[in-house]
Amino acid sequence: MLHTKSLTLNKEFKRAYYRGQVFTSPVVVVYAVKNRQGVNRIGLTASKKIGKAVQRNRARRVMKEAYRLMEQQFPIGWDFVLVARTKTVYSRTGDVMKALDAARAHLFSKP
RNA sequence: AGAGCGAAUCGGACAGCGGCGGGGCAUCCGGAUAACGGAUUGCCGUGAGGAAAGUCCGGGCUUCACAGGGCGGGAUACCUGCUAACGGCAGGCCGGGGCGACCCGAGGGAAAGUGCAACAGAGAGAUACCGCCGCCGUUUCCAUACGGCGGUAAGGGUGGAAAGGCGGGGUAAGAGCCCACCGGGAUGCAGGUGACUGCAUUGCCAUGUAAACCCUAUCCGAAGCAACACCAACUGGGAUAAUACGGCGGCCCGCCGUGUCCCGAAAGGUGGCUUGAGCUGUGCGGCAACGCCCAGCCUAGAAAGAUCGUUGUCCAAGACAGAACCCGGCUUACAGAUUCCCUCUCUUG
RNA sequence: CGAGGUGUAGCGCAGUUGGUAGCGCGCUUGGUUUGGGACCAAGAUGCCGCGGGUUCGAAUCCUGUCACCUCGA
Repeated sequence: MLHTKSLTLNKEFKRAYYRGQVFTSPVVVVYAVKNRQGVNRIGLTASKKIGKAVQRNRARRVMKEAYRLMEQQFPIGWDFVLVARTKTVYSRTGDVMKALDAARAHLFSKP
């Protein structure tokens, strides 16, 4: 990806959960918080609740591909955490892209 | 043709565009135009399973422990073989099921000992309730009835199980008391590596439970790749010591610091990490599991963790499901497709 | 990767040398009260997580499997 790293540390996830803005949709939940590193970082979460390994991998891939295709539309300098829900497993990438688009509009169009 | 039995294989296919992990080559950057390290890019090639799953067994590998042995604990349990090993597999034995192909079975020891067998029933390893029979007494012509003493285990009823089963002889009534057949035990002979089988003789015998304790035989040191090895920051400890240097000090001892060496050591780095009891094919040995020879092949190796998105075509419309040190099994889940061997029934020749 | 535990009535839990499955709360009915609560009496409620086995007989023993929970590295 062009200007995106992975989010790895547990405390960085927690920072997104506590300090970040939230957007919820049926297929994905988006947490967003500013970092000061000049790049974007993305964390993907698929808990054991949504299924076993096949379902969890599927949910991660769909979220990752949707973000990759829309990367240029997001501003730089943010951490994003995408949380998979049960419907993510049975969704197509286009559905998740629509949800991300709605999240971008909700989070960044406001002054 | 229909109905079945067993074994094996496969587990959507193809194409375009975009994207991801590892490797190779080139390119670029750093470095000494090196070794090596890194990544803005391009090309080539490669990239999940038959169960990758559950983690139920076994082994490799690594570290720790260990003279040798015992106790304790655990596992296994018909026989012979295969294997690195196994609780696995193959072939056989025995028992059970099916007309059959074939399938199923934790299948050592209850005569070493202990425990348990509720309720019911007279009685559960011992008995005599009802009953049957004999003798004596009373009643009486007899039969019968009642009482007492004894014999008996055929019949009744209870139970999962009642002292081998069934038939005949025998008897007062009965009883392996005797006999034939069947079952089981012991002994001998024959066959087989063996489990075991066949035959003969003897002879009628101690129910079940060991997935109750237990006995017998065999096997087992422990932990796990977050193992472990190497490099190593910060900080800490120790040694060198009858001193290599400096400081405190008049000097020695001593103390402190530096140097050298060692130890410990991170949320760090590298290795372990995939060439292996490997895969494919021919041949040979073996009923088979499997083994041997030769030839060819290289087939994921990540570290938040790679196989996807999208478009199109085809069909039978795609199930269960995602490697994390590696193998051999077991168990469990699974839409469907294909091939082969064999069995039964019917029809035709 | 490794270790352990739990599953029984609507809810919380007992019940293991194998022999008719129980307690508390809740529920239903009746009594008591002018009525309600409390109290008293009676009653209902279970494939003992699921499949298979051992046994005459299994919640209990063995085995397979499912779900949930906890712990260690």
